[in-house]
Amino acid sequence: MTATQDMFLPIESDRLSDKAVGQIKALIEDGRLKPGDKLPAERELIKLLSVSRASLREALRVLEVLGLIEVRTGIGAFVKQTDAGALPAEWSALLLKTQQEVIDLLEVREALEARAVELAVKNASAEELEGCSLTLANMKQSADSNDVDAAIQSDIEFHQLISKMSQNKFLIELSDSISHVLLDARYAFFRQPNRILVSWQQHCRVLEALVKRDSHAAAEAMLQHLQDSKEVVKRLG
Amino acid sequence: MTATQDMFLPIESDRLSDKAVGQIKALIEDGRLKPGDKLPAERELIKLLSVSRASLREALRVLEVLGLIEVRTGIGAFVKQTDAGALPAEWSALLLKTQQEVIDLLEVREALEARAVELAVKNASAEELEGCSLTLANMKQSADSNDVDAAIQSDIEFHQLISKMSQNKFLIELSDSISHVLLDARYAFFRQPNRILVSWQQHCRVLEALVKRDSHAAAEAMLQHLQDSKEVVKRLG
DNA sequence: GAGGTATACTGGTCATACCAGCAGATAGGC
DNA sequence: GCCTATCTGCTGGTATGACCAGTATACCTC
Repeated sequence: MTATQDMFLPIESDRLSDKAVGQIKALIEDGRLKPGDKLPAERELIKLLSVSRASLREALRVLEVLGLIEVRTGIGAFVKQTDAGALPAEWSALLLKTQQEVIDLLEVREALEARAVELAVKNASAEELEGCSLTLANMKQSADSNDVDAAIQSDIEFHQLISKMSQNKFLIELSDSISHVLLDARYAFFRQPNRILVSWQQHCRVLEALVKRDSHAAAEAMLQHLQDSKEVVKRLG
Repeated sequence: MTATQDMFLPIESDRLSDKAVGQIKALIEDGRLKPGDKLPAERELIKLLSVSRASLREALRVLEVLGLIEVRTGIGAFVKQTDAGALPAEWSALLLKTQQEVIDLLEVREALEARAVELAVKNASAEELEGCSLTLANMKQSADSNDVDAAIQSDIEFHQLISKMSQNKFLIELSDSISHVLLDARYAFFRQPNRILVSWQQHCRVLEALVKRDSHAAAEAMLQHLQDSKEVVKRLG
């Protein structure tokens, strides 16, 4: 079968810092180090692991990027609450070079946000819907004054509010990450004539369905909005 | 508005290694350092950036984890092809502690794989469908012999093949990552009586729709399969 | 020309020293 | 006695210089 995946194991780079990462990571995954726990001081850890401080510090940087620990200068290193925010930092390193990549990402967004809005129908509170309404009012203003920056701001906010209402933290984080990565693409997008207004209208339809608690209509409206946007991006490329 | 998001900027941790990361990252994003390019040697870089080798090396570890560079001992550091695989490493650090987290993740998977199978209908080649068929044959065997490990293997492989057929690299990577994170949950799942067989049947329905090139039916079958699985997990918790 | 070796690289590791920020203890003033 | 201010010992952050272990190349020998 797939030899490349089953036969070979990841090369163990004999780097000591990597081994240190492995040990500490294992402790956290085993639960022997719980969120909030303070790791031993660097000068302690180097004795426990028998590595130099340089190697240990490289390991700590890695663990930090992985979102497993948080290092506060002068205080110490702490195991992070992995409840949230393990991934966003990573995606920020993501670069969209080809148009196909943008399209691919937009397709992922379609799937995620259509699902998010379905869940939002179930969980949205009156206040949250009010917040959406407010954001849309702002976006309408941006449309009237053709203020692209403000429009982008409102657009991001609207989608963010929706994903938050889904109350699914992975959905929230992924949507936020994608939104962040797509930031640049939005400029060209909203500079298209009437785009702000059209997007605003589409947002309104989503909100209407949301208010009516019609999950099918909401998902449909969101999907149409995102697919329409995708078509615009395709034409731009 | 949302003060927490608009007013505050991320704290700039005055760490020199972070600044070094920023500079090198910027060079890569600007395209002044292209994939495959060799970075200056560490002893060169420390002069260019006016930092110590320790700080620089911490920066290199970070860039490595971010998937931006690859460091080969004795040779040098190279800018990575960011085409693929910037994220999976990150998700490996993700831990599922509460049942709600598992459910949330399963819901994300529903959205992604339903979408993936729709795209797969368009892009699947005859050989790929043949591969799916083979994997399902293996799974049937596992069901008959009640071999949980083999069943998990086939299950993962089937879902992987589908996401690959979508030819959307983000979909592929996200699905793989989620699949990896859910590995532990699968054991309890497939140990349920008849579970392997039921999952196999559901897989078969997906494949049937795929062969008929009926994207709606395929998505529906996949969704039912995943939702059914989710219900089982809920009962387990 | 083919082969082997010497050498000048590369990253990987270490020990030591010093700086800056934080926290708790301690000493001072009231 | 209580509050404040300083002092001291922690913490992480940085720099330096040395050495090891691979890699690649140039050179030298046969």
